[in-house]
Amino acid sequence: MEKQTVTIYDVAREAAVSMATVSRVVNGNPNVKPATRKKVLAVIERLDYRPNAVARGLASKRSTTVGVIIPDVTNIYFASLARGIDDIAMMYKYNIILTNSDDAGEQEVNVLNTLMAKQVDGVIFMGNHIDDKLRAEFKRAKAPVVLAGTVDPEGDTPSVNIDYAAAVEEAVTNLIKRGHEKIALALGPLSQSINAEYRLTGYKRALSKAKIAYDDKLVYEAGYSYDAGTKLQPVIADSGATAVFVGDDEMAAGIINASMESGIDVPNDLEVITSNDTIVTQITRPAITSITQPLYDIGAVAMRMLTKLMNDKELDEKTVTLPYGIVRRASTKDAD
Amino acid sequence: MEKQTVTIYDVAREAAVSMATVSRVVNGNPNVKPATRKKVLAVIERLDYRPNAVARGLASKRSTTVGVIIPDVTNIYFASLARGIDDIAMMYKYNIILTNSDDAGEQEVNVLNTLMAKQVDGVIFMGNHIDDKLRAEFKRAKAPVVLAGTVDPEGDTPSVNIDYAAAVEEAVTNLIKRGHEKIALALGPLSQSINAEYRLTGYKRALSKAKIAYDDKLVYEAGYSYDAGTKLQPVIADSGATAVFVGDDEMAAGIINASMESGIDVPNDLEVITSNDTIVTQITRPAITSITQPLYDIGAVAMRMLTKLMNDKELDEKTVTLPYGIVRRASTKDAD
DNA sequence: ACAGGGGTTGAAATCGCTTTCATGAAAATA
DNA sequence: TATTTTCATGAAAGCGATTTCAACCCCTGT
Repeated sequence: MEKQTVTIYDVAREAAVSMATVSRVVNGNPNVKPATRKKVLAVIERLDYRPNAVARGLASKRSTTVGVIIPDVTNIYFASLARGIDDIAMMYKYNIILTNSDDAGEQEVNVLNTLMAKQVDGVIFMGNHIDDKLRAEFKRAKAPVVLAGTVDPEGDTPSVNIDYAAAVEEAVTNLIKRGHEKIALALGPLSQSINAEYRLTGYKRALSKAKIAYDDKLVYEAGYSYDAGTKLQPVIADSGATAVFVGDDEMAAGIINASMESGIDVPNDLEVITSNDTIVTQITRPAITSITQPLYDIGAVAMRMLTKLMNDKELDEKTVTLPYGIVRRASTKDAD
Repeated sequence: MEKQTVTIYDVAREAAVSMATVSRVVNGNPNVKPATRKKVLAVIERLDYRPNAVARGLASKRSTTVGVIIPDVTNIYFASLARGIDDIAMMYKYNIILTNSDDAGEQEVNVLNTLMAKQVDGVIFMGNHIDDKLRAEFKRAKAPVVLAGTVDPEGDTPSVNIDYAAAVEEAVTNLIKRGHEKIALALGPLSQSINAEYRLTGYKRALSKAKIAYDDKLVYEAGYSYDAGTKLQPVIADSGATAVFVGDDEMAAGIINASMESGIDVPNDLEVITSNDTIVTQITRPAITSITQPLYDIGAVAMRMLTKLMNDKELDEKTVTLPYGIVRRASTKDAD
């Protein structure tokens, strides 16, 4: 009982016109007499004809599909970007092929290649780091690539981000103004440029402007997870730091919970600021002061840029920087 | 500078064989003399040939792509299922076209149709409710559909779930054993069968076994969100309930935080049990006692079933029920 | 030495649609 | 009315693979 598929040819026959004409009405080509258009439409309706997107893709060399590479869908930060991407994509009639990369370089080039094989018209890449190999693949790809929430220090690839360094600098400066001198920095792997070349830079800038000596003993590399935070907490406690800037919300939640449970009061004994303003920051007690990022918009803008690129239009700016903010919650003391 | 694409024909010419032969080596067909295979492989390597998946899809009528319909990627519950789906899909060399449906019926049939147009080999559907229209579309679709973490009371469509009614019954029974008589039930819309026909049923069963009268004043319909929880909390407080079973983790978090802040201690004044055991349950203070579900596995098993269906194999069981558990955390008092 | 086979290969049809190009009809111009 | 444009339409050539079928080659068995 294999279902019979009705093709453009069936429609043409039934409507007594050529396939070309059917194709025209399906694609909204204006060069069709209203009468014939109506006739064809009627047949399409009657036969319940649905154009085969694969055949269409082969003939037109456009798949109206874009690839999206994400480290892990279950990561709220990236998932939020993905939601923005999908909404805009849908608005432009594109579909999304979503693949998890686990942030692993090898996997990333793999999925990029299978995406290209599927003839995606473009790809949006999210990740924590871009190495030379990946960069080379981007160049080599025949479809445009846009980075969302992902930095490339080389600036080769169009991207949408906030100014991470400035945001961290501002957050840390706030801490300094409130009298902190030993401020810890809890990040993901320093092998990733987002950490090593942006957040760390902002941190150092804040310190140097306040004439506080930089001490790399206060910089911690951990994973982007709740457990990583709980494990890191005692180490931070030992350091004697009175405040900490954290690169990931779940990690920050781990640090806060572990602190509170070991008798270290947040914010009185330890102030905490985190980076992504995901829902996690509102759920913890105390709730977490955070840099705010327009997550959805980062995805949305990236997708908009990609549609331009896919239609061979010029980009107004290759590197888009969206505004950030800082929202004060209970994990820091009042500034005034 | 449009990049030149190398086709199977180019490879055939360079290797001095027919396209058929190239196709065979690419697809691992054994009927190729080792010497020719090697020769072809060398040319493929030299030309950096990548088969065009779209052309392949048209010719073979298989796209090695499956559609995934999800209410919202940013919902951790569904995102966790999606991760399981993608991992298994990747294992079987399938790609995922992911589309958000916002749980809206109309949108759901829309995306289902565009997925079918894209010739996906199958689809995995996630949602909170399946109405007749959707069910009809599933039947009509020429590709198999599997439900993940999604119930269809009609049981027409293959699905993977836990026994929601039993889980709720057990959770509520625990509450009753600890002496509670006024137990609130905070769910999503009762128009959704997961709530009206499963969770509510389990709740009623627990009550009736304990000979406690059912009071529909204790059943609340809200949204699946943190804010919905904070808004619902005062209402629950007014009801005089001493315990509550919640259908969504973020909602539970909202209820807990709002309770604590209004002086209602969890678990001493109000015990809380939630449903999905997402990371949220570990982040709140107190952490939330929850039904545990093998989220990743629900997705993974669904995808495995789908691969069988896509290869015209029989399913061992059409309705798979995975085991659940209950993990005790601080939002409930010790049972013993 | 010759028929029968199995293992390798290639020719060609096909998948369902887009798109160029040519053509006939209708409308505009002279 | 004759001629030029414009408009609608159809024929047919791809797009880049898979797949059927027939042909061929070389090895066995007798």
